[in-house]
Amino acid sequence: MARRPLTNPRKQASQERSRATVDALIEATARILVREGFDKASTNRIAEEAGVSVGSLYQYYPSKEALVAAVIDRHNEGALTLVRGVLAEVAAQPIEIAVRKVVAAAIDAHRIDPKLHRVLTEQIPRTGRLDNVEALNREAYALFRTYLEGRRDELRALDLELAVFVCVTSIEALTHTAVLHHSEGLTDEAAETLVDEATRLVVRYLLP
Amino acid sequence: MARRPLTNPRKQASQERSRATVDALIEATARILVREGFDKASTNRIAEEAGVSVGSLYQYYPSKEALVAAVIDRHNEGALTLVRGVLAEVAAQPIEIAVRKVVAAAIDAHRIDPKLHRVLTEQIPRTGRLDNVEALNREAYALFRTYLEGRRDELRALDLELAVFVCVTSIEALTHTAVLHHSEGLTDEAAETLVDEATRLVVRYLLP
DNA sequence: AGAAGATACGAGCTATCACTCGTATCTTAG
DNA sequence: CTAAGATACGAGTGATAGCTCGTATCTTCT
Repeated sequence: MARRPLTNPRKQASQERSRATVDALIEATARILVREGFDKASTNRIAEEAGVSVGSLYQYYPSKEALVAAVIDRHNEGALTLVRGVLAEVAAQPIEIAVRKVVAAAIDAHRIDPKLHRVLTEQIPRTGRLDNVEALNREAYALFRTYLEGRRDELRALDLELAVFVCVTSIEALTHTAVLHHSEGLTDEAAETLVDEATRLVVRYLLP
Repeated sequence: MARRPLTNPRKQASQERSRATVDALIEATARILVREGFDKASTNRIAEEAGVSVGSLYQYYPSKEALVAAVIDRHNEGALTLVRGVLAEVAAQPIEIAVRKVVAAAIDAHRIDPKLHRVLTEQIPRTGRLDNVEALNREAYALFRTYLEGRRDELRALDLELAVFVCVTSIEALTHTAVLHHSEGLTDEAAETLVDEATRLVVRYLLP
């Protein structure tokens, strides 16, 4: 049988202090990833930074990969919450306004912890473990798709699946690139301009 | 003084057989990256696969990173050539047609060696060494910008820099994602549909 | 209080990696 | 032909990584 790499936590922390240990580990990992990069994030180094022993680390995470996966999950959680919220809020609103808010939310999501996000996307070798990231993506697709379905009569004739792909991919790429690569600090003004542009791009694509 | 990691080849191969060695090394590296992934691509393993000794490897590349950089450069070369060609060909043509051809070229570029491209973008920790990738990006920007400048009177009033960013980022993201993540083998038919969609997206964004 | 389980510790094991260097073989110029 | 430079070799070195396990401390339950 295939020895798939273990990336799930080993066990649930049940007592108070162990929960603190787990938290310390995840936070230490994130901190080291940001400050020193993926290469320097050895299990020994992480344990040290967390003020915890390596032994304890392995009580909760079976591998370094699992620890990084935990950081990714926690980071994604925030973004997903944001996106879910906006798409709920926007459900009954007209396309132009909805898209605008979605784009703004995408920017906010990338602004949550840009440095960490950058390390996560650029430095972490994604071997096997893209499952969770893919799940996030799938949910984003589903949410946006549901919205478009509700407004189908306002759209030109199009393949919904395809349209969702085009919109989500474009919005993600634009906001991602703008936040992470354009001078590390996106002005609020620049962000607004970006919202205008991305909105125009997507809306004119969707409408007849 | 800062010890910047050496990623340049160590010396030029002057004799015939040494050029063969260098080629064998780069090809072996690419093969291992595709077949076994970045983790398994140790210098010993690469030398073995190339039918060459580790010693010889280090005659030409000062580090593993340098070797991977060489693979990236070689891979990018092909893509860039393609894009350059298309933008030259298209220089005097109307926007709709030009954009269509550019999108098609972007798809072709991603189809050159999709498996390698995927490993290169997903598994390789991009530490420091994005210089070359950035150079490629910058050239793509410059080329497209030049085209748009020549057609300025047909465009709506817009910030050229920004428009280039929006167009290039979207096209890259759409073609990249479509080729690499949608079932590994993009049908010619699906590719055509994608060209239609991406073209519509970009053209309607640019025109008044 | 005391026992049993949960949590924490960290020295140290094994494996592997990037890389060196002394030696051998091949190529070329004189 | 011969010598000097170019190329190739690969066992070996030092460093570091991930991870284990025997032991110690803390928490909870009776």
